[in-house]
Amino acid sequence: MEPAKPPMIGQNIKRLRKEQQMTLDMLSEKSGVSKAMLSQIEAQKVNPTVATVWKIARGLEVELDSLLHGGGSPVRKFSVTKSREITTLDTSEHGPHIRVLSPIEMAEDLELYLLTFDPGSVLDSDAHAPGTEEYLTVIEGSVTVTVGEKQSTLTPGDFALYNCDVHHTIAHTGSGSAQVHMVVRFTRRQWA
Amino acid sequence: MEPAKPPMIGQNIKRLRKEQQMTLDMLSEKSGVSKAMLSQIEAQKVNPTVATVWKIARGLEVELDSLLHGGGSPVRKFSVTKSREITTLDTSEHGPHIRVLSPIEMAEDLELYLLTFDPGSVLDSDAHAPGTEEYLTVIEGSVTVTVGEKQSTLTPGDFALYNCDVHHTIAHTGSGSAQVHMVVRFTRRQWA
DNA sequence: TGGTCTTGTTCAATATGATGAACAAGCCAT
DNA sequence: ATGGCTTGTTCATCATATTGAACAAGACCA
Repeated sequence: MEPAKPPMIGQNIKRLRKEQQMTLDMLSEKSGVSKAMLSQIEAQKVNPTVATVWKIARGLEVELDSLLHGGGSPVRKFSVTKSREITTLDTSEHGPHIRVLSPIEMAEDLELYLLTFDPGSVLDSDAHAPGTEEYLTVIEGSVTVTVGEKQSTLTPGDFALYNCDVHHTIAHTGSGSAQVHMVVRFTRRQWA
Repeated sequence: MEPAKPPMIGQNIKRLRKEQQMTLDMLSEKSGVSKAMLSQIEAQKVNPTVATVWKIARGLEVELDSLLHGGGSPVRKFSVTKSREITTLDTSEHGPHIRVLSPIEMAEDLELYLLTFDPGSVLDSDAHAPGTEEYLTVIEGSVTVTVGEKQSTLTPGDFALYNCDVHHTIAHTGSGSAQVHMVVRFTRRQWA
C-alpha cells in the first residue's frame, strides 16, 4: 500500500540537484536551508523535518512527492496487448461492452477502457473515490454524459473531463453503435 | 506547481484518526510514535520529522501523501471540449495531425492526444523525461511502434504501453488513414 | 609554487523534535 | 460524592535536527 521502508530522501535530493546543475550553495540560497543541512541530508546522516524537506522541494521546483517516494523502479516497459487478448466485460443488462485496456504493469492509479455502446445502452456508475476524474474521448457515434446536475451530449472527436465522485452515467444516443475511449484517474487525496 | 504553503499535517492526521475511531493511545501503539508527540503534532505545536510522519502514515494505513498534501481543493470539474474547438497541431512535414484533447483544467502530469495518420506519415519523438510513459490505443488503421530496439505493429483495438524516455516513433503502415489515441503520463519519479 | 576561487564536508553551539511520566478533564458506574 | 477508567494535555529530559563558521579537496590561473 505504501512504501515498505521510510523514503531515502537524500539520494533523491542529490540527484535532482545534480540534474539541475545546482551547487549546495545555490540550493541553500534558493531554498533557505543551510548548506550544512543539505550536505548532511544528502548523506543520509540526519532525519530532516517535513518543513525542511518542503523548503528543499520548493528550491528544486519539484513536488514534495518527488523527494519522498524514493526513486521508483527503473524497469523499462514495452507491452503490447492485441485486441483479441483484451478482456471484455459485459457487465449489466443494458450496459456497454467494456474493454479493459490497462494491463497489470500499468500505474495503479490510472485505468483505460474502450467502451462500445449498442443502441440504447447506458453505463451507470456509482460515485468513485473523492478526487477521481474521468476523461472521455468520443470515437464514434454520440453519447450523453450526466454527472450530478450537469449534462452534455458528445459527438465524435469531442472530449469531456469531469470529477466522478458522484453518481454519473454515459448514455448512448442516436442510432448505430457508439465507441468511447475512457481514462479513469484515481487521485490519492482524501476528501476536503 | 506545488502547494503554496507548507502542509498542515496536524489537521489531516487528526481527521483521519477520528475517521478510524482511534484514540491517541491506539495510534501511538500502532505507529510507534509517542502519544505526547501525536498530541503536539495534531495541535500544530511542533514540526515533525519525515520519519515520524511516515510512521504515523503507516499507523493510519494511508499513503504519506494523504497527510502531506493538505485536504485538497474540493472543486468539481465538468468540462466539455467540442471537436471543432480542439487545437490541432500539424507539426512536421510527414507527421500526423495531432489533436490535443487535454485542456488546461487537467492534471498537469497527464496529456491526451488523438493522432490521425495520413498514409506514410510518422511521428518521431525524442526522449521525454525519465519515467514518462505512453499508452496507445489503436482506433483505426495500423501503425508500427518502435521504442529503442523493441518494435510492434498494432491493428485496431490493440493497446500498447511503453516508457518513452528514449527515442521512439509511431509509423503509419498500410493504406488508408490511421487513428490512434495516445495518453502521455509524466511520472514525477526519476530513474534509480 | 602560491593565490583564489569553487564545491562539499565537519565542527561546536543552539534550537527543537521526541519521549515517558505525571497531570487534568470527562464519563460511567455504584 | 468516591473510585476507577478513559482521553488528551503539559512537564522535564534526552535525542537530534539545524545552523554559521571553520575546514579540506580540487580546479584554474598567473
